[in-house]
Amino acid sequence: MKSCCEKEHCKITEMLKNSKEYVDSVEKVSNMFSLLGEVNRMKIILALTEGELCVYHLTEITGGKQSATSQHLRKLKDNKLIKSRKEGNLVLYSLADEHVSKIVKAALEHKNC
Amino acid sequence: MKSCCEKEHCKITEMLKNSKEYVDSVEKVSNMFSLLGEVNRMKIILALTEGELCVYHLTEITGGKQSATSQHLRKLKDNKLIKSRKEGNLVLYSLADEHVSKIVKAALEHKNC
DNA sequence: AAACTATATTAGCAAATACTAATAAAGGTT
DNA sequence: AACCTTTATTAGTATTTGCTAATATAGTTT
Repeated sequence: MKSCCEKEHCKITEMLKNSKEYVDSVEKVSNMFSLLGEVNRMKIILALTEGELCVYHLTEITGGKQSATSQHLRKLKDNKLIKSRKEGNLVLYSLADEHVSKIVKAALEHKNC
Repeated sequence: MKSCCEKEHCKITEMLKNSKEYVDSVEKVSNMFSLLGEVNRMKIILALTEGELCVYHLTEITGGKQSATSQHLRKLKDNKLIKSRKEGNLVLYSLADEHVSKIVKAALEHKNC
């Protein structure tokens, strides 16, 4: 194969080739997107945008089974997108920080196509 | 089950329950995130941020096989994240619009954790 | 036309993913 | 203590996904 379209020294291309750090951060962001790439997890995040909620309510929101919700919550928590606290019987979930909700909301607002 | 944490009339929760339109747009955005949730596709999008590129170069960037790249490009194109034009032998890909690159770049810049 | 280059498509496979059903754990109530 | 409620975990399964290898298509060059 010859080289074809001559586009040398693109910043990002170079960084992808040479900077392990940059690739790492790309992988992290990509991983975050994959978490949001599941509708029910996306719904969970959106709901939590307005405050903390218990598993029961989050299950209502996704419309799935309780165990499915718990598994989604575990993934989101393992990846530090959400946090939880216990209140008696309940476990209340909330966003770990504003970071994610900003991205999701921005994407939603933009997406009028 | 009883109701537990009393959080009624959350805007987003209500919309998820009642607005088919809103759910549709959530699904669309979620679908877009799932596309970006694969590292090699994310790399492709990032590379295209700086201009159009042919499949050969995009394959170099992902570090995979040509057919894998083609399949990723197909998905991205089917979902209108990128577009393509032919130039002789080559197919040059570019971003469909600024929308996606803004989201990705914003996420990358934010993600210093 | 024959050979070559670039890209797309297909089939087949292995790994990842999301689900259900069942069960466990942990706290609250009687 | 026995029972109820809420949440978490586990095992099993079906689907989806991303890959490779092989082949097809399309344009270029000789």
